[in-house]
Amino acid sequence: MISLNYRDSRPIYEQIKDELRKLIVTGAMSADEKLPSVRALASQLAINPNTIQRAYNELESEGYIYSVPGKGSFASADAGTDGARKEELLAKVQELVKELRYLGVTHEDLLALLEEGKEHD
Amino acid sequence: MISLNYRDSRPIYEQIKDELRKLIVTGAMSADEKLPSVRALASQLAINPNTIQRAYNELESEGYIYSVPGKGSFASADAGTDGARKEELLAKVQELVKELRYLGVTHEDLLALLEEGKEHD
DNA sequence: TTAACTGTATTATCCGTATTAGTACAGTTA
DNA sequence: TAACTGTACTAATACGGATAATACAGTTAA
Repeated sequence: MISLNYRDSRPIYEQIKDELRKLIVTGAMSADEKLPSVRALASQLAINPNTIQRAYNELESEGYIYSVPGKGSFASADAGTDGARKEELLAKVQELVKELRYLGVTHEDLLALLEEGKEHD
Repeated sequence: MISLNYRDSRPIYEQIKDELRKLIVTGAMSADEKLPSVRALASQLAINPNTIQRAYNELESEGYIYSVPGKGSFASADAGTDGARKEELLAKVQELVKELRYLGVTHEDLLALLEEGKEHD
């Protein structure tokens, strides 16, 4: 379900946050679905429970999951609703596109890239 | 010329690398143009020369600049030619676009984003 | 030739933070 | 009751970013 890359310079809890956020936001994990317990995920990944707890804590304060003491942690129904992350991602895309253009990537190349992953809408 | 953001969690030498790479790749700095000396830039930014040296070292091994002992460091003529960075950036864009779609950003929104920064080609 | 510049290299140290470790407490559930 | 859940806290460790202080060799201009 989750995999870690120890060559990645980013902290483990950041990697976990990103992977879980992706699962939730993409619908791979449905609303109110139970996440692995802090201890279970920690033992599965062979890392310390505190590291998982930190990831869960931050995901909760960002609105992606909610935790119920004694019960577990669950995917939020309204995950990523506030639009803050959307703005963040859009800004990143603009930065990247800007540099790509200077690197010689044409407008058509970029359009093709978009069409590639279209599928529905 | 270069500015630092100490609130940014990324290391200073990474920020410097990014800014310089952008200047070179965008043509804001022309081929074989001399970069500030290690010591000059360090004193301008009020940081340690070793930090600048690290940024320069890595930029050189990535092909964006070349250094001549005793003379200085200069922008490479064929900066970013190998395409490795291009691939890296394209992959990032795809990742971001994928998540943006799940967040409800429409295909049209993304197209608009591209048109926005078009200008030439 | 001298003085001031350049890049490069080396070593030691400080400090923040990611991570681990260990423990404890309270609510939930079978 | 026993085994699970999230949560909280403190302490210790480890690693990497950044600084500090030098030193050396090549370049350049006075």
